[in-house]
Amino acid sequence: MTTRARLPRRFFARPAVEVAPELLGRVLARRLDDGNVLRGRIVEAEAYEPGDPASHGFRRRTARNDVMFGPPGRLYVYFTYGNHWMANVVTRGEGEPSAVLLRALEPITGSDEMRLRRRKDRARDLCDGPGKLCQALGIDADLSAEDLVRGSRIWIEGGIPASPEAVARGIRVGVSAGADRDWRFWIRDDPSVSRGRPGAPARRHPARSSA
DNA sequence: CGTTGGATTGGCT
DNA sequence: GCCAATCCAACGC
Repeated sequence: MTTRARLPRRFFARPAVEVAPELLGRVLARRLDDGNVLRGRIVEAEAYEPGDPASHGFRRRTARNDVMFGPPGRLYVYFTYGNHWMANVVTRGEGEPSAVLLRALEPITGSDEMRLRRRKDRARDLCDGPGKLCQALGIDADLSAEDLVRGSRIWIEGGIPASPEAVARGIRVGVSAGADRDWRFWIRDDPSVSRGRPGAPARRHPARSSA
């Protein structure tokens, strides 16, 4: 029995390392312009904190990273590698650049629409990566700074929080600076978790850090 | 102003 | 497993 009530502002107004694991099991919901609502269960997320050399907020505040410095509970979307959009949830408070990167979802509703956008058939191929989930849900710069608490185009529902025993953690994917921090969280053995990259823990048996 | 490399993906070996 | 694609932000000169 999942709850569709949205997560409140106070949920996001905390350190990203606290918010990230607690986002697992929650539901990212996206209402398209045609009214169709797409939903996915969050199964993987990474924290980026103030003073974190891997974070976009590590340097000065710029037009690109501005949303990270703003109030919590908003969506921060950026473009990278020439092709991909990344969706983040802003945490902490004003002037404290921090966010949680949404890395993978398990499609719940609207998977047919996701298949069209992704041009893939298998459910596990729709949202098993940060760029993929943005393509599947139609997330781009137009949604950056959108308020997840009050906005009508994208929000996060309570869902069913993952039990602490089901949560695994390890180093973040694709970062060089700050690679020592175990700030990537995912639901153990979930088939929708991204397969990671070279140098990152393998999907099924990551460095078994904690649980 | 030129260079470097990235919070990635998908296709090929 | 390896690597090209693709472009923009950051940084050096």
